[in-house]
Amino acid sequence: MKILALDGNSIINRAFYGIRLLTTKDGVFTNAVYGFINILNRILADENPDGVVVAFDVHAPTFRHKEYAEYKAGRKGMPEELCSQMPLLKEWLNCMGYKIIEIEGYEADDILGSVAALCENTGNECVIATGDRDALQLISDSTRVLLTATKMGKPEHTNYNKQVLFERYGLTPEGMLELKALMGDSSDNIPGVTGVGEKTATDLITRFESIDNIYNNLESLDIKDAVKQKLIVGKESAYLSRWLGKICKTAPIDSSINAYLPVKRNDGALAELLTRLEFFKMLQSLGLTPQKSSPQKTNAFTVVSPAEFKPQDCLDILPDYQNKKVAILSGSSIAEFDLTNNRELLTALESNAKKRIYDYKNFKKWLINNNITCQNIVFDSMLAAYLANPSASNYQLDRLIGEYGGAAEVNSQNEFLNSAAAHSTVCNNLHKELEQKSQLDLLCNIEIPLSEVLAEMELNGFLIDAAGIAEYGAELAERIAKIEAEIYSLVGYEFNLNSPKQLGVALFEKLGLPAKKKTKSGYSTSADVLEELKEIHPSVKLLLEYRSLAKLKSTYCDGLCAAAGPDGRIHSTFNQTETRTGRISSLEPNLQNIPVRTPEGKKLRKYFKAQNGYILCDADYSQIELRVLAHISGDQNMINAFKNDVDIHTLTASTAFNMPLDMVTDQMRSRAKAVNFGIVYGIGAFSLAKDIGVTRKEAESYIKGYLAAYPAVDNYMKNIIDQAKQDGYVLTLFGRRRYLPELNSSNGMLRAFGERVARNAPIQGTAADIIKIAMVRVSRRLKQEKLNARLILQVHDELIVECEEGIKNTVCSILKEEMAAAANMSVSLTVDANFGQNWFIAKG
DNA sequence: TGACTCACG
DNA sequence: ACGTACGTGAGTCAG
Repeated sequence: MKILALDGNSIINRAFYGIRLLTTKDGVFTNAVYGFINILNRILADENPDGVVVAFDVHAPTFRHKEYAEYKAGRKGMPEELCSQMPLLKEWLNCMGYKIIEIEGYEADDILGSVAALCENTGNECVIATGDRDALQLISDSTRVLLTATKMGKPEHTNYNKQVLFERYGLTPEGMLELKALMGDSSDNIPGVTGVGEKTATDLITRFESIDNIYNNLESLDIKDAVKQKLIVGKESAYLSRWLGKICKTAPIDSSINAYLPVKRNDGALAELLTRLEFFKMLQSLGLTPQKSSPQKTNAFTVVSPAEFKPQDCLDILPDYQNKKVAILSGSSIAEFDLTNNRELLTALESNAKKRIYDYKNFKKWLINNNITCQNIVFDSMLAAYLANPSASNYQLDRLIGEYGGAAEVNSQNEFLNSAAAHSTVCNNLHKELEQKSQLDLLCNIEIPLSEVLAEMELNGFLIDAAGIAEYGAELAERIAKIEAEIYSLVGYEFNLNSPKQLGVALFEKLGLPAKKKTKSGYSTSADVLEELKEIHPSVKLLLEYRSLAKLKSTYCDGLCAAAGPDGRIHSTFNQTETRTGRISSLEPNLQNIPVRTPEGKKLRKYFKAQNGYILCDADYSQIELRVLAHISGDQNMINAFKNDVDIHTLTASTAFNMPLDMVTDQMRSRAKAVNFGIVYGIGAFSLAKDIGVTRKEAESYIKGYLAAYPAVDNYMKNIIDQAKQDGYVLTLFGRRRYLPELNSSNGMLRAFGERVARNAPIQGTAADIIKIAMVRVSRRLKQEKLNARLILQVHDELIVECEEGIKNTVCSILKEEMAAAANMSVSLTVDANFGQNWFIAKG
């Protein structure tokens, strides 16, 4: 038989440091468990052992393993993020039926050694899996060692037997221990012989096999005198080191091989655990259905029976566009319809009944395309799940059923109807959760109405002049070719300008320019690095120009032309459940990052236009984030600034730098502007200094001056962190949440990040809430007044309407009014609106 | 697929 | 001692 023996501590450590931190929505850390399972699965697939045993250190009092030692160098003890995952891993192992061994006074590798010895003595095979090279001494004719590592998030293991070991190290398994006796191991607190390092030790052991041989014949051996001296001084230490480093093979483990064969898997407990860990893919691949534990155990929100929350005359709709079906659940009955314009379906949809659905935006698009009205959508499970936790990896129905579906109710052969039934449970549970979180208002009055507006915007699209863009693209291509040739001649050879790697070689090796910043894989060639080298070599300036033009050509000219539909319009998709702050995002193509900051890039907007007889009206909020900050901090100075309608950056410069308003120079204003941005983002003196090119000290004094000028902002920034730590989340003005498990991290960087997010999310999120409200208001108003006008784009603080030319002034007024009225705060919202035949002009 | 770079608010 | 501002999406290279 073949027994697989794993060093649980070592492997979970590898997994923990190899995979970025993952948490469940409640902030439970799961990455190490996840990684461990992946590593084990990989080994099982390769080895197919009969038995599996996992050994753990009992208290892990000494840190023998490298990973621990590396960690220990930075701080004391195992990080909480990892520690908390140990019991979860053991729970999983138990569910799977694998044997766990922990013995007081023995470390994991002693147990591995003992298992290996047992296998050897009983004529069985042993495979040891660990991340610790020490285990290599255990290799024998019946024992192999898999050294595991996590590279790029993927588990890898090297399979060592005697032969491989010899090829790699030139040593026998026993030799590994002898080697360690001489060279020691700082991470294990094994001293070795002072002055003898890896090279000398390897040389000695390859030649003389063991420290016994060396010390017994020291006089006669061919060893340099200096080394001999060191060996003599370190003799005691060498023997002590060998004793310390020798892995024990006599731990009191079960002496019957059969004890290591797995027992039956406990599917119920496993499903419950994987659900709790939110490992839904794993759950699925095991063929298990998600399982909620008993309510009082882990869940903040109790699972309720469908009847409890379901409004009496409520229809639950689940469309399947691919198979052109739709399931409608009403009370206890469930029916499947063809997703075509048929009378039965129409009757249901057009009825007055309240309706709940998954992904209303897509359904709305189907409704519009089929000219069907469907009133009274009161719940959208996808949007509800997003509000409950905007940081989830996705909001696919399968996952929602896993998280909110409760115990599976399998009572039909039809998988689709099963999903539809489970979806009803999802709606019930999410409804309850949103009610507890006071987010139903947000769902019903902002997100659901918005999803209709977004559906219309997607269908409307934005007209482009594709021929014009293509022509511009061709012009760019010519200019790019010229610049490219110039760069090659300046550098001296041709290479791929788009490859940061090749470019790095050209600039920093061939031309010998000073490399200031490095990335993981080499030199950084980012614009801010190149900017500093511009004057040193003429090719750098050209390169920056090449970059900007190449970007314009490939991403925008080529990309947009390819994205236009047969109607000549670009139909972007607006994702309503993507950002963690509540903003919407735009994709395929992204219309929210069309160039505007440079004159060359801005030209592109001339090709975004209104159709014949129509015009574009563009309105944007002025300083919405700072106004939100003024409101939520309640800072009277900032509120007054906005009330008096002064230029906020100039005012900031004047108060923070203690200057009369009319003495503020352009440079001071631009620095104050950077500080204003910094404050919204969560500010750090270093980054501010880098951004505006002053010393860190100066940046610090700016921030200090700023916070003195706006004391309530200072106060808010301090309080919000405490609040977030206490609650585990932050809120926007309209009740949108963002959970911040990062704040509990023992990793200082991660914690600092969490703090910046805590400062920023309420501001950015509230601004996002406000423009969403504005979109709904504008859309309703345009319909109410029966205007030939339609929203076609939102860019975070900007709305674009395409309307009949004759009503442009009316539409601009409506935009201004409705956007300004979207929120009632202690400062007013001001809106600038302009119109024009194309976006370039309309932007003002 | 991840890393890098760069476009936007 | 170490790394460094919030939120996105797309094109490209290289493993």
